[in-house]
Amino acid sequence: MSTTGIPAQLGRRRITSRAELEHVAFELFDRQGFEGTTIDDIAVAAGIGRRTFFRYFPSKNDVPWGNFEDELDRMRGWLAACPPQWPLMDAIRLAIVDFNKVPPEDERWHRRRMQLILGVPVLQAHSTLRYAEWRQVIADFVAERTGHPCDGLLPQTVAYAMLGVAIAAYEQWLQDDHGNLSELLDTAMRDLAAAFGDGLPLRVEPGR
Amino acid sequence: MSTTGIPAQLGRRRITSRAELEHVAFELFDRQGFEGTTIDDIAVAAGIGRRTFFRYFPSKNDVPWGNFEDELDRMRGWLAACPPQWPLMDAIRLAIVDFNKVPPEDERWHRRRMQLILGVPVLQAHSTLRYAEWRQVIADFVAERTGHPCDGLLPQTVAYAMLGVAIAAYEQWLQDDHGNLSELLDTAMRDLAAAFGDGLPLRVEPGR
DNA sequence: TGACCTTTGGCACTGAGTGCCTTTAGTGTC
DNA sequence: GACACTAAAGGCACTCAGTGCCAAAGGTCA
Repeated sequence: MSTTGIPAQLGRRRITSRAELEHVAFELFDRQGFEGTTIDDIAVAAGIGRRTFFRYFPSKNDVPWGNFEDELDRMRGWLAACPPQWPLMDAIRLAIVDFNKVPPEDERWHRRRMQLILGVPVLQAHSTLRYAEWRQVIADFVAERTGHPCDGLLPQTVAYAMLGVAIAAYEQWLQDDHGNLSELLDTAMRDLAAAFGDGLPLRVEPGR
Repeated sequence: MSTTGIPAQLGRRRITSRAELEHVAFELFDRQGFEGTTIDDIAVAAGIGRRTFFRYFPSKNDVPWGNFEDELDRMRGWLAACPPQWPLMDAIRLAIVDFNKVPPEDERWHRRRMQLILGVPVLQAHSTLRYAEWRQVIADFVAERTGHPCDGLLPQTVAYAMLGVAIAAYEQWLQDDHGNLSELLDTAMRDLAAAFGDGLPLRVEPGR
């Protein structure tokens, strides 16, 4: 019998959660590396069956992704709410910066997560599939603003390019323990615009 | 005994070639789909051992990639040879268009290849790893031209963005049996530049 | 013929992911 | 308390990709 107003869920209760499995798994990844950790390792460490693991995550590759869907909803909402008079690319730039804002207490965890996703080849590959949803959010926005179909060349091009910019900024962020992600994303977007704008406006430091 | 001036190679002769395996595999992919084709299928069809397959390709995912390395060398050469007074992004645009020029007789094969790479999720994912080399060619060029380090934010951002543009153009090309790849690549690059240039210069057709 | 070299491919193994089916831990009802 | 009902858990067996090891095959040259 349920004493709360919430209707009690039928059937056996879930024994663990994505978040808990994520923690257990990350612990192992830290010690043994991603490739060096088997699903069995994770299942044993979490005290569940191997088969059960796959009821929480479709694959080992999805573990580092947490609740990406929810984040996407946030970005979608942000773009929908942004004033229509803002220039298209400015809106996108601000959306991307906002989307990737992380509360300071979560920063360490976010770093760990992204270090895996962008550092481990298998995950790097797998990420392409997850990014598709992210790109579609941008593409839909561009489509709506420009009147192009959302699978048309322009919206897709902008979406793909913006994803690239974001990834490049993330990689820089991971290279430096004290880098500022928001700044990097903003700079990357502006640099690309500048590169298109007037030839080579940027000969800053000696390269190699 | 060798009658030609070419020194005969020592040891057992290779029994097949990447190109031949590629052909055999594509045949099967057409009939059974990529996922529906096992390495065993390919090996049997090619009359070789399963183990031998892996001496020609590091993985099933690499089969559709043909001789990508050689193509990359071509693009590298093109960029190295391009007049230094050309504006950076124009040079890159032309390099990308040139890199993706395919002789008419190879177009059908190239379509098949790209349909796999961009259409099958596993391959889509795997492609990320192959694209890394492509990106580096662009990044190195940008680095040299701008004086930034080649793993710096600007070169990497441009490289990632350009890759995105190219993929978006390819996807459009695959959607239409008679599309012109060079035109699409060129348009995609210019569209992105325009999007950065002046807000929304492009409200062309009704979207949805 | 025999020394030498390289490719081939068989065998056994690991590890991811899946389908099927039983068990377990909950619910509400009589 | 016994019962039907429900959903999660997880065991089992299987497929398939990929790898390490090693012996056999097919070439060269002296």
